[in-house]
Amino acid sequence: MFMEYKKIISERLSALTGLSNEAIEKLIEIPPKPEMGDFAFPCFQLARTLRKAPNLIAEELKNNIEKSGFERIETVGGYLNFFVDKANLAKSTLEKILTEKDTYGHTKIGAGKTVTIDFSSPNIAKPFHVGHLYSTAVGNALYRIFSSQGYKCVGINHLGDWGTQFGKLIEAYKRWVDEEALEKEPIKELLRIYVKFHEEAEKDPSLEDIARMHFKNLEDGKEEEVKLWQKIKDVSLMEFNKVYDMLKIKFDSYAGESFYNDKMDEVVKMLEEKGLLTESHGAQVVNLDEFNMPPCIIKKSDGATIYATRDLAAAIYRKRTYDFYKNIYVVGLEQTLHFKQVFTTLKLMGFDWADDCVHVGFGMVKFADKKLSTRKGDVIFLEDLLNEAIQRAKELIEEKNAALENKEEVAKIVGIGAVVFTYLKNNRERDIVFSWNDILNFDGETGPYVQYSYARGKSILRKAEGYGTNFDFQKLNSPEEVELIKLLASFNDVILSAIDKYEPSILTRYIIDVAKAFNKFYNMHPILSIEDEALKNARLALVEATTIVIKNGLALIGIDVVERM
RNA sequence: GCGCCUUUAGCUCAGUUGGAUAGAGCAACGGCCUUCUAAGCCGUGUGUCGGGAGUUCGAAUCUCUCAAGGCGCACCA
Repeated sequence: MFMEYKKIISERLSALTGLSNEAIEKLIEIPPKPEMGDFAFPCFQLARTLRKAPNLIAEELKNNIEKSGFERIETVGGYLNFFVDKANLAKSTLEKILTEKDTYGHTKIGAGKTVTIDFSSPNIAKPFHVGHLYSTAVGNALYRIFSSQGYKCVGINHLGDWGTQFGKLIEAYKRWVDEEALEKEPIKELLRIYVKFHEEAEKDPSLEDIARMHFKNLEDGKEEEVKLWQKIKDVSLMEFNKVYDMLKIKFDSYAGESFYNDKMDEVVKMLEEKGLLTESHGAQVVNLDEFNMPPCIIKKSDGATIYATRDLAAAIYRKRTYDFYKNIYVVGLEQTLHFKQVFTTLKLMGFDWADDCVHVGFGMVKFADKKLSTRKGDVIFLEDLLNEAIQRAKELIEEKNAALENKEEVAKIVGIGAVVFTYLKNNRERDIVFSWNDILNFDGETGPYVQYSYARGKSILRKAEGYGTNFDFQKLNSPEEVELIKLLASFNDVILSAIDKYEPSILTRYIIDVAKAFNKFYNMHPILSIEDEALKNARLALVEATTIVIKNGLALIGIDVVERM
């Protein structure tokens, strides 16, 4: 909404300069400091074509431009600075927010379009560790962000539920499983027997052959293997769901690797028919030399398919089933080349929609002090991290607000919010250096900070017990109020920018900015105690609008708010 | 060896797509609770924007080059 001013300015300037709307819109910028104006147009580029000094051009434009909707227009050096009419902005922004409430920021620009989002995708029988939260949090945020603009989203959990390791697990299960332990801590027990299998296989290599046989039987659909595989999958999912429930994440599809087992023959056939398959070192591959990429392997030399084949089958299946507008893969950056190969192969197969496939990559979760390895079982389970954060939140509640009613519930929301917030705060392509200290610090630019700002706002509204409708928006003219209103007005612009870049952190940063601006306002301007009724009402409206934007914003990145904390 | 990514304050990171004096948080120090929640606010200090060259009115941002670190380069996903 705030950016609509940009359009107005460019239209008016276009009429005066003869430059196109788009050219001008690209030049318009937001000055580094609010006292310099709300928008600025640099005249340096015009200086060349008009053969006139920039400051003279700015002066001339200032004298001739239509000024309605703006408080004033000034020139500084070669800049033409625009000051929007603040009373107008306050009125239109706050009225819009208070009318639309929960749907403020939402639009329908994506109506009729489907977006498939492949995210989280853990491996069955393996721990769901702190690294998995990156894909999970980013994917879930994208799901919510796209949905808010009217896109129909399909969340796909592409489970790692197929492969030779299941042969090993099946044999290990038959020999050593402790059913009771499996009931209690499925993943830990599965991990234990999996490790045990490798130890025993060292002494008795014949175990490997038995495992291979089990997997062959599984592929052939033999009853015993399928049953055990299903059981292992079920107990794993139960454990994963504990975490998904904590994070309040739901998927529309759990079609994982096994789902595409019978859909790959067709892909191979299509590749053959198009003459794309060539033999290389005994394997069937698609040559990608002309794209400066290594070949995409379709069939291994032993005739078995591989993950690229599976991803091709999955993409084709998704296009047929959902007719997606965008097909998003939230997968680690280390797989960049793999997805390039897959997308290029799809293009070679004649699928133009290959251009709609997007790999949304993210960095790694690393450890500063010690090097952790999954092999040694030296991992941090996500569930443990979340519980640790909840515990920390609980301690803080006891310390700061022991009289709080629903402590457990609040601690859960704040603790989990803090963790998710940390994962979504920075550019997703950055690595996260995992540190207990940082992630359990609830001060500064954190989830709890934003939630706290919301709770403070709500507290004021509770104490006000409603407010009148005679507003004096004119008086919301302090720098703190104006700054806050401008931010609130640009909510939708920020969402669109996050969509454009598939980047939730843009939104997270924005929410921090709103909370910061609110706290500043809160500290400097009394609300409940002032005499002027019309100003009081306007400020209360501003407080309510702020709580709405924080709540809606956090909802888009998968974080809840609390009314008190 | 080749390709991709990263390098901004002591630490963790922003930087509106080439614009005005490069900004936040953490950590440190100082101030603000008989008034709307101090998980807050205010103040203090720090920069060869990895090095060098180029492009132009103007570069943290674009190009080239060098350096350091990370990831990836065919039968794992």
